[in-house]
Amino acid sequence: MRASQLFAPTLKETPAEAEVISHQLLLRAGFIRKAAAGIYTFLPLGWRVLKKIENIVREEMDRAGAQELVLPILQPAEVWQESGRWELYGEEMFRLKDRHGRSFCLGPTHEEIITALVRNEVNSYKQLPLLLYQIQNKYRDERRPRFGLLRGREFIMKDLYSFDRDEAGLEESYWKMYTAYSNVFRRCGLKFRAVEADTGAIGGNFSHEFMVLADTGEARVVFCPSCDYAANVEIAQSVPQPLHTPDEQLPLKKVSTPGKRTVEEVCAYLGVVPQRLIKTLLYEADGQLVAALVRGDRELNEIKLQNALGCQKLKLAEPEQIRKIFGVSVGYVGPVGLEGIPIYADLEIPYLVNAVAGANADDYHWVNVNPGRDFLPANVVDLREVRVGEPCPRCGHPLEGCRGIEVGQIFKLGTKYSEALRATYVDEKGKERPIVMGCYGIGISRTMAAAVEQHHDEKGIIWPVSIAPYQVVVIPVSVKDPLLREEAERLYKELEAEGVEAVLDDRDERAGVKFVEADLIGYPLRLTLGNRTLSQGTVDWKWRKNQEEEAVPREGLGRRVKEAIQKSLEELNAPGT
RNA sequence: CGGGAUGUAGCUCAGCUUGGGAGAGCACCUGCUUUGGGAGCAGGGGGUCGCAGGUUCAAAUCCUGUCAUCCCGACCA
Repeated sequence: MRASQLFAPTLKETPAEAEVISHQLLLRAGFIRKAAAGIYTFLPLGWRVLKKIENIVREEMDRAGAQELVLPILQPAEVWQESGRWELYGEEMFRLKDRHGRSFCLGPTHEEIITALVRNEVNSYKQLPLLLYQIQNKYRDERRPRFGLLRGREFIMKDLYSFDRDEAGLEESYWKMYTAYSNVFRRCGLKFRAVEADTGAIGGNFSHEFMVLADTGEARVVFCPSCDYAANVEIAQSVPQPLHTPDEQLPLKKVSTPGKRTVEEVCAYLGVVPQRLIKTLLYEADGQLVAALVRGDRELNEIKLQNALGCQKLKLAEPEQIRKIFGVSVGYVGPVGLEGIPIYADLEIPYLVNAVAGANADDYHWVNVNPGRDFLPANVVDLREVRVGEPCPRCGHPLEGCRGIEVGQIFKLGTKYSEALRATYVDEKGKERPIVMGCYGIGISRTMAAAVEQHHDEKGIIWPVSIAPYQVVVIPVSVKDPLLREEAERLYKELEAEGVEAVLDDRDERAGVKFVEADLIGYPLRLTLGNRTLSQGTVDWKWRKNQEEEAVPREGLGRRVKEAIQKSLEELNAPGT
């Protein structure tokens, strides 16, 4: 490609609307343009990157035995009504009607439509297992699209669905995908980590997320440097840490704590450490009130609570509501004598001796509260948010933390959708069984943005060679000089003949402009031809990711570049790097 | 959906407080010079000031409404 022909409009200044670095750089370097909030046009450079990522994904899915197909974006309401998600999905689904008034949606995901397909076409155990996938647009009417490509309303996704005879088959498909996903992100040149994850609204009971590690990531992850434990903090666990308080149980006593509502205020007033407090939070779970207890120095993890309750909607109860029902302000609620609602206590609560808790009366707390004696926590479950430094639940080594961008997630679905949509097969014994399913997604456009978040510097993008829009840029410092121009032209043709993806910057621009744009766009390798080097029979060779530039012989350069690109691609291809 | 902010040329923004000429830099076009890190000089084109009402002799500027965009939160495979 000649830079003079390339449609890659660059911007000198950062558009005001872009906050995150990937958004800024992709706009500035001419990879994308915004059409509406969360909706983007992919310009030629951006589209080339997407296709590179797609092809890596495609190769790895095919290698895992999957088959590519294309499902409709425009989907009839019926299948969604069958699964019950027409109602559940809510506002996030783009809905529309045809001229006859029939309801449709733009597919936010494709479990329904593919399950409906498979139930008609798969009848026998002989047809299983089956792995089917597609790469296409998804539509979700996000309440707040943001961060450029990282959270759009229209985005490109690879979604794969596995269909197995039984749990054992699903297990095999799941780990096949785990391996395939690891291969994909490694080959894309990304530092990533697979972490245990919440299954959320999609259902199912087992899941991993693939996180591209970046400080700007929204997701927080904890991992163990000693064993292989790694999890999203949404579900991460650690060993409960009992207090070393071998005190004898003292008699329960009500004390006045006027105006002291928060943990800090109560601790300061009573002269106790926050670890000795029982924090009581009242939640409304699908309309029903529940109490959740964690230690005063801990944070409650709402996802854990929601999973423990098995509810759809969970929110903190309103202070007015609490006052109406219990006649007490939020700061003075406590588990002792709290009648009529279920109590969920964190694993650390039963270890407490002579704790402090709200007395369910304004301006009073109980001291010497002893779980088991003074109240019965009916449900003791893991509720607290894990913190870095706590012991790994597997091996006890202190956990470390990092941030990540979720680029993929794999789920064991089980029979949730096959039962709802009656997708069954007949086994060897002639018995009808529900197909056991899994689903597996990769955000293709998000991966592109995540790559930029992870690989950039103050000058611009630094594409990993495997997903760069072009591998090499050839820069003649002046095209007015016929010798330079011809030599650059020759080198460009040589590279093309070797199958190297090259851009020749044949524009009549100053060298500085070409360098700055090359750095911004992020070509992995830059070859510069100037008068100095020309007379010496060399070319200046510089990797985008390195600082140093070196003069290399012009002779045989095409082949040398080919080999160097090949070598870096192979390094990414090799497992275990 | 709650809170905050912003809409003026392709991009970044000034002008608005205190109403009267639509501006700057970059980008674009022409010419000359320049050519190893976003050049210089000269000339030129380009904007219903988001949109709709209102106040006024007069509105980018004041008022009301509305739409869009961004940020925080809530939400979120």
